[in-house]
Amino acid sequence: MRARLVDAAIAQFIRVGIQGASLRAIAEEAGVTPAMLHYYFGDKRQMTLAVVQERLLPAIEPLRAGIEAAAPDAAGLVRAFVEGVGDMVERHPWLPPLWIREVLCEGGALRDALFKGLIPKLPQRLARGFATAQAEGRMHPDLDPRLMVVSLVGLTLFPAAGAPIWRQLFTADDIGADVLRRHTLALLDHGMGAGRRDAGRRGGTTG
Amino acid sequence: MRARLVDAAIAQFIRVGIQGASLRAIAEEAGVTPAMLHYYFGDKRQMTLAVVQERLLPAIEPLRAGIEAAAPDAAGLVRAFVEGVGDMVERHPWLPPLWIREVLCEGGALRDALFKGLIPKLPQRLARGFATAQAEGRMHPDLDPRLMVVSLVGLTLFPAAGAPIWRQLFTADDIGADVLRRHTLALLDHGMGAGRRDAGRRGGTTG
Amino acid sequence: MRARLVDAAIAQFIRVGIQGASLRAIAEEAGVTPAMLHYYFGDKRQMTLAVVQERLLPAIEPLRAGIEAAAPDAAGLVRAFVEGVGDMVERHPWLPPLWIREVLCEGGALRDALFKGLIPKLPQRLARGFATAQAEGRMHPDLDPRLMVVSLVGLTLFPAAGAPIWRQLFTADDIGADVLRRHTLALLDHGMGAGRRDAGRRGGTTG
Amino acid sequence: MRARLVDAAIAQFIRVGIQGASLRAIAEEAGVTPAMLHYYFGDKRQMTLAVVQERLLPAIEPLRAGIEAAAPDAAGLVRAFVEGVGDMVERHPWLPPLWIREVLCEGGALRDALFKGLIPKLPQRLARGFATAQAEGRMHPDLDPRLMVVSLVGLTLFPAAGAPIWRQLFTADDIGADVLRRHTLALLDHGMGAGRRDAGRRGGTTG
DNA sequence: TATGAATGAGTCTTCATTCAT
DNA sequence: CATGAATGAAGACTCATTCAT
Repeated sequence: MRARLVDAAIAQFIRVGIQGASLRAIAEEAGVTPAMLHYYFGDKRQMTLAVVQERLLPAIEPLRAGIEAAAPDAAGLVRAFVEGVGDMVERHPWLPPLWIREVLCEGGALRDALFKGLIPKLPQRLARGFATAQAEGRMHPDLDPRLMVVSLVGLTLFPAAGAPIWRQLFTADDIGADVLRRHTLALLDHGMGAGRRDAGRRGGTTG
Repeated sequence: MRARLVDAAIAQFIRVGIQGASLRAIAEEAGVTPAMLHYYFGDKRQMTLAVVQERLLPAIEPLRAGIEAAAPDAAGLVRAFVEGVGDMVERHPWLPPLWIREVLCEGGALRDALFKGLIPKLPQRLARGFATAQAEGRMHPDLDPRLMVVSLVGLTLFPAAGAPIWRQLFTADDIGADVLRRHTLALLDHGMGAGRRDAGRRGGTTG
Repeated sequence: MRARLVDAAIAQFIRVGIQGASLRAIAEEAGVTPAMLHYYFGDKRQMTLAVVQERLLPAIEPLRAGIEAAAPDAAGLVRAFVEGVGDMVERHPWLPPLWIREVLCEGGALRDALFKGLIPKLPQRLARGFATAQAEGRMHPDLDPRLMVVSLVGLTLFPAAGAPIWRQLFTADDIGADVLRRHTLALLDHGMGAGRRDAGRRGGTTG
Repeated sequence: MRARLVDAAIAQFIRVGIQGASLRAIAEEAGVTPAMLHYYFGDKRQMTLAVVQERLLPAIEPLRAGIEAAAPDAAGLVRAFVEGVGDMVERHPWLPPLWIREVLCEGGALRDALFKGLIPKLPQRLARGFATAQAEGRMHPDLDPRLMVVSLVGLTLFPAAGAPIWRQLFTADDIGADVLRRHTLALLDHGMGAGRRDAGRRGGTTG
């Protein structure tokens, strides 16, 4: 039952956001009364926490693990991130929109939960990797290692979240996960390269 | 008076989102009664439309104009877009967060207003420009012209909206508009290049 | 309208206590919707405050004034108190039960309001008067000046509040305000007297 | 187990009143589920009855017995009552506040339970004793025998219930049970006396 | 033009109660 | 014996909306 409630909750969260999801709607979706939600979770805040810990974190975990396990050089980090996000999105298509609304938006309910409790060191690790690459001449000097992390997100999570929009806008149902991944890696690999002559050949930022 | 109401409305929209902005709060901010808002706009939806047309569109207009005026080649479009967004953000810092919340998020109140009424042809123009560049061998074949538009947004509007987050996360108060612009252009210029040996020299996608 | 709402509120307060009075019941009594109460008072706490300040305090005021105006000797204070309470009860029969429930009972909503804001100096004034009388030999040495204040209340406000009980218990509908007053004064006058031989003659604690 | 539940119930009753005590809180205090309470008592009303019969009545019983055993003259009754209440309060300090809230207050849950089931004859016995004393000239003619019972309660139970208030109000922590008892007896003994010259000598209403 | 008054529907939450196990 | 699960009714409070003036 508990799992059913959490499912219903996250379904609503995705559709109308955490703030917009009324207990009544969640309860109706689960086929129970609103009082049941209080019975299981106490109040809305705790229910949200349950959703985070039982659905959101497990969904993100492989991405985190993938990055931590990756080679600490720029190429390795980029590839781990892009593929980690790709897998995550494929498995949990609801995640990017939720992430946009509840992490990126001001006042988002998950922002703190995510950055304080969970992946606080991940961005730093990435930034450090990029800084090293740049120091060693393997990343274009005009780039900023920290902004590189932002760009990485803007080229993966953001397109995933906006997919419904651009799919409709461009009638782009032909663009699958593979095309998207190739596009993203191409842009990053070349974009980050130090501009050496073979930058485009193997498609690899050498790290 | 009307202008005062619209001002108050957008001020609230920025702070707590459109859904989160109660008519009472808006009225209080404007120093009038909630009934006034109904008197002027009819209902909340129409008031939102008014805000869009009288504040949002004028703010976006220069960007649109800049892109339409730009050379229709890839480099020109990219540059026009990046600088257009840069100027827009500088002038209207409230725009990116609002855009994220109300356009990117599902159920966003401005999504339709923006794409149906206003800039429906802009993305197409960009995509067409990129497709041409690619066909002429001036854009990497692994890239997708339509996705390129998405990437463009993910590298400009998205970082602007997420600035509060990454600024705090990286204690990156030293990163100003110029650094950001250079970073973005560097990534795009090199990333889009066809991989020719001089891709990195002048930093220019030749378009 | 406001006055009507306050009337309805105090009517409910008397019947079921402040905590027990639901906004719905008050609204129904006033013939309006619960939302009206919020419209006028904001929330329940503020409505309670309004009731206190617009009904309770004015009802108590004459008692306070009477005691302050009385001769500061024991007899004068006693008489002013007994008659002040008598008048007050006659005019506002709802007051004693409310006082019991909301001032005497632990957690009563008016306790602070009454003692902090209103009549904080009244009990002290009484106690001081009694202490002086005792020091001058005009009050029995076994009595305690401060407890005398408590006894005063226990012989006036308390019987008034318990009237419904003892009226029914003793089928004592024949006992009117005058009998009650004579009884109370007799008990106090003699009880407080220093035991002098003429204590009962004029019925007066000489103060 | 049953006893444990009753204990928990009365503990809550004292703290927040009968109306304010939720079954959940009582159950939690007893370390069981709310359903247990229904299992044992059926519903809240019956549980209240159980508390009355198994805790309240036994606590009051000695007072009742003391009065019934006392000499039926005024002095004896007064003394038995004052000391009975004194002992009771000392042994069960929770009783006066509960009594105020649940007996004296309108709608009190124990009023009927107390007067219908338990001590209905006690007040009558006291009143009869006082009437006799008055008829024989041993009680002041201005007093009313029935009101005398009320006064008795107002000078014993009421001060006990209000102790927290007047203790704080007068910073009267120095007033102990003995002082209180002496005060009360002095007031009653002299107050009731017929005004004869030795009224104050032995401190006794001769009955 | 402007608003004070009023409300129905909806928000989260608490409660006493029931029932199958 | 005992309880976990479940609920309907009610709690205070907020909201967008209407309407007479």
